[in-house]
Amino acid sequence: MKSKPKIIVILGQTSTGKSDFAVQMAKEISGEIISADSRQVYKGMDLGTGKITKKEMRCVPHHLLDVANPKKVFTVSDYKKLAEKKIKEIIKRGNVPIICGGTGFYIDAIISGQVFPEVPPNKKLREQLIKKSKEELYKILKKLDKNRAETIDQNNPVRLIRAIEIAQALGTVPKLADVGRLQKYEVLKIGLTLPDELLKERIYKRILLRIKKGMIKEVENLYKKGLSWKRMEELGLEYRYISQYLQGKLTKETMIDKLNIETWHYAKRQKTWFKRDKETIWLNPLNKNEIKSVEKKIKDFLK
RNA sequence: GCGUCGGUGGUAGAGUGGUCAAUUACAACAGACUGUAAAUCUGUCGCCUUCGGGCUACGAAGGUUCAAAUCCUUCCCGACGCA
Repeated sequence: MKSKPKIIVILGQTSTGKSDFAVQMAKEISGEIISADSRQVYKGMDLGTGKITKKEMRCVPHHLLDVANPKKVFTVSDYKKLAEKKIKEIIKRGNVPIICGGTGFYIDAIISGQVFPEVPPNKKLREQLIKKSKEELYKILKKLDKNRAETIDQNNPVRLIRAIEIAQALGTVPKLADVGRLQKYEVLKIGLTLPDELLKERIYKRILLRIKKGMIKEVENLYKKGLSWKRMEELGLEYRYISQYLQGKLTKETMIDKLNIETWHYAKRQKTWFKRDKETIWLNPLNKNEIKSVEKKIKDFLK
């Protein structure tokens, strides 16, 4: 029996220093980095997403950055396909794939072996459904797929719409718990974490720094290239609040405040997500001793 | 100094005699998550509780009333107007 390919995952909240750490590790173990970030996949979204620069990459290959057009919705399923292909290639080259990012859903899509139904987003259907109340949506879903209706969050229109989309295409889908999962990889998960107060401070400083570097201009450019305000809203955080500022809906000051708070909320959501996985090895990236011990664990894991 | 309006929970801001521990929003905290995931959604949110309830609260002190955040008096503070 051939053993499963080994991959390293580096995850953590925004602003914890994942990219740096990943590059450092990649150097040590001849790794290549696959970004797991739902916004860094888009071209032209750099400062706003905190995308790593060429210089910061220090010659370590990075993948799944700038692979999508921000005008189009890129989905987990797209991500999964691309990532799996990249993993294969990296292993073929004899290198170690390092998945690094803060989008927990994307990371899980790869490592948990979950299968997404072959039902692409149906724009027309969504446009119709979005007008309905959540009660109506729930009724429709219940008719189409009783199983899914049992477990779904009835208050969440986004989920309801997607579930209906799937149900309409495939009929009743087996309960998730009953679907076997095939885990293709052997995974070591390292989570970077910092104390709340420190993280808050770093988030704030980073916002100011990026504004200085031209983050507002970046959003303006995206708009000039045809990204609608509506799409910016969907993209969230910097794109959402800076575009509101550019439209004159917010003052610069309240934009910064809002962005700061919302980024913190985002970081908390990330924490909630990552906390569930008990296998993750947690690490304070500012602690040299901890880094050393994690480095050793990684090397042992790869043996 | 006189006059007017106002002082409500971490903040903004409703309530103007009982149904008020006090609408709502924000913040704070916790959580969900199977093709939008930086999105979307949920819960808690004065203190104590054996979860029945108990206690302290709407600037302060008195008063009216069976009952006051709500009415009256005085005081303190703020904004505006007149001097």
